[in-house]
Amino acid sequence: MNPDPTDEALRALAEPRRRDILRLVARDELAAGEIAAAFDVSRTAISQHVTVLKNAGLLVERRDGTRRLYRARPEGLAGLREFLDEMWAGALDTARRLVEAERGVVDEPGRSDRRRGTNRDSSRGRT
Amino acid sequence: MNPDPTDEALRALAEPRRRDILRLVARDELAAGEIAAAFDVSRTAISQHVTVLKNAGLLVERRDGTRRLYRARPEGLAGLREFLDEMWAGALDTARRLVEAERGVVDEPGRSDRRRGTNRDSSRGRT
DNA sequence: CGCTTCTGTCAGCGATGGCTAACGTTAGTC
DNA sequence: GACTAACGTTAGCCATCGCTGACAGAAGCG
Repeated sequence: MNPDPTDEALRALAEPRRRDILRLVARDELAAGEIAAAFDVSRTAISQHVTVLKNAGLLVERRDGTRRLYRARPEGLAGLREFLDEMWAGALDTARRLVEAERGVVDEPGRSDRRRGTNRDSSRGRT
Repeated sequence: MNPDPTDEALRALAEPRRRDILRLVARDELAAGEIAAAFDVSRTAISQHVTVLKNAGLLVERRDGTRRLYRARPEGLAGLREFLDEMWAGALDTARRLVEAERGVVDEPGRSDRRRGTNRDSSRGRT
């Protein structure tokens, strides 16, 4: 349904309770009931959270009799890590570039149009 | 208001449009209007998104006349990276442990209580 | 087969979230 | 001071979300 795995993972992680569940299942393989017992909400709610996590690829299910055991699926976080690192690197680079530009030189446009007053020259341009 | 910075950052990033904004501002310092021009929604919507990102510490604002320039703030992602790495490591470790346990040996409990039927021994656990 | 255990699913409800339109505000221009 | 440009803010609308309660189904036991 959702063609973007990163989006789905991010949305799944946006919920505190789902993060808690994931943390639990990252240390041990647990049954649905055991997970639910760790919280003070209904098992229904937990089941739904687990479904979301499963659809996001952050969880794997393994059946054992009537029980369903869940454990975290680290590869599900791979896309996110990639996204974060990319963003991190880009922002750091840009920050550095801006500081350098600020620090004296005219500035290094990259693409030179649309320059209006991005840095230095904060006020009074009037003659 | 929200004492958990990771939670706030995660919730901010859960929205695709906010990620787009962040991507834009990670490459250049842009004014609110310039950001808004890149999308086909109202400037109001963008302004609200920017506010969320700012509150999450993922953005910094700099004023220049009537304009407000924004750029990504890489440190805002630090907590998330930490969270992800921690989760990643834990899940990987657990996965490895489970595989080893599966592969023959009784299993290496670590903490030994609450062992009921987590792996091998698929049925009959009742007293 | 009947009973119990463990669990997912569905319907409905209150809360949250993103969007638009109208308004308020600040800085610069004449 | 009047006007304009560039923004943020507020109120209200509709969709989504998380939660509960009731129900359904599969597996083991007598």
